[in-house]
Amino acid sequence: MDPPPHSGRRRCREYLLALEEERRKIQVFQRELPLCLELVTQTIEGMKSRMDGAGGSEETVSDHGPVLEELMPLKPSLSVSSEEHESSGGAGKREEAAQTPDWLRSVQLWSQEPQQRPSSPSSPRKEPLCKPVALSARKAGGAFQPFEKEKRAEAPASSATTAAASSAAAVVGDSSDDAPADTDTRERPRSDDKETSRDAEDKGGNKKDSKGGEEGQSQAPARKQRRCWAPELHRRFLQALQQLGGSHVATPKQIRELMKVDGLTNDEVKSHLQKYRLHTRRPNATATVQSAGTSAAPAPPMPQFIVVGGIWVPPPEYAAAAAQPAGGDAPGTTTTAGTVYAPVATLPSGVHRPQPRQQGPPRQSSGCSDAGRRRGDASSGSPAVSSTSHTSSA
DNA sequence: ATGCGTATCT
DNA sequence: TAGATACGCA
Repeated sequence: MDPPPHSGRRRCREYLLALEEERRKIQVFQRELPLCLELVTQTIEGMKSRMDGAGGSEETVSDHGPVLEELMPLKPSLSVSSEEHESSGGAGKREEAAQTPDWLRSVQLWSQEPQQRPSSPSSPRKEPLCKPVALSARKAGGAFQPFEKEKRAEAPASSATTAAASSAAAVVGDSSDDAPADTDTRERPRSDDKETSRDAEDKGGNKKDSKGGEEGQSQAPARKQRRCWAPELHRRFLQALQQLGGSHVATPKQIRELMKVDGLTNDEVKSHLQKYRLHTRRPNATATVQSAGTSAAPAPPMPQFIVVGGIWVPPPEYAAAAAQPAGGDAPGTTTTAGTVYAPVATLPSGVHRPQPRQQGPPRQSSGCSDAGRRRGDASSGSPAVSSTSHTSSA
């Protein structure tokens, strides 16, 4: 449209008039659009001078005068600068990206939020740092990760309730902290042995004593308050588990005692243990569990058990044990911390409880290795578990 | 009689 | 889902 090659001058004049009118309009907004005003003004000036001097030779004044280009070299810069950095071939690597390379630009694309980007490219920021942990990266396992680090999906601290969670978060919240080893410097500042994660205990009173009297219905067996396994609590749980040699050989009572969390009941631990076992079992078998018959073992059952010392432990646990050196917590009891997983790795016949526990309730200690766990459990199918040095992996 | 494991419920 | 409870067993 607008093909008329003739009457360039005239059109110029019209355009100029239009510009001037426009300028008047935006003059009102001088404060808001100072640059805009300036632009228009300059354009007008430019056009005027050009028309004056050059006569009418320039037919194509073009809508966007050269002025604009001078002032804002948008397009050119965009295309040029992006390719600016030399040869794309060869190196292939982005080098250190001397100056905020494209990746940064891309980033901005993704997040349009007003976040002050660290202008200095040297400190990219460490957030999703993957732990070198060898743990298999299983998809969200929920709260029952074998060990590694609890997912800290902490919510805002606004939730006044669940103080435990907050405290735990504060303590553990750390930063994806320790996983591998090294500086465990467990943050267990909490002086008293009385563990942190104290929160719901109180209501422990409503256990079985029906006296509560709340409702008047003495009969109402109000269900126990749900125990919230805060990360910290779970951490202790796992730690105890390790000390006991794995989730399959650990017993609720032992765990509870090891955790030293008052208010914690056997049942709670038992329940948690159950879930834990469920979740730590290969999360792999998502498919129809009903392999009822004939399925001919389609799946690589991955019955792989790793022999640690004398006991068989499923991979995840082994990893956990290996990953977590020493609980480091050891508020007062040095014994436990000192050895921690050592026993795990050296159980001779898987019969002994390394527990240095002093009070040792006689329980079915010696001899009844099997008394407690009659179920096949860990070493059921394979009768050959006698020898300690089994390096096989069926 | 206690403790454990599992199934089931909420 | 996660935790609590019910049930059976040794």
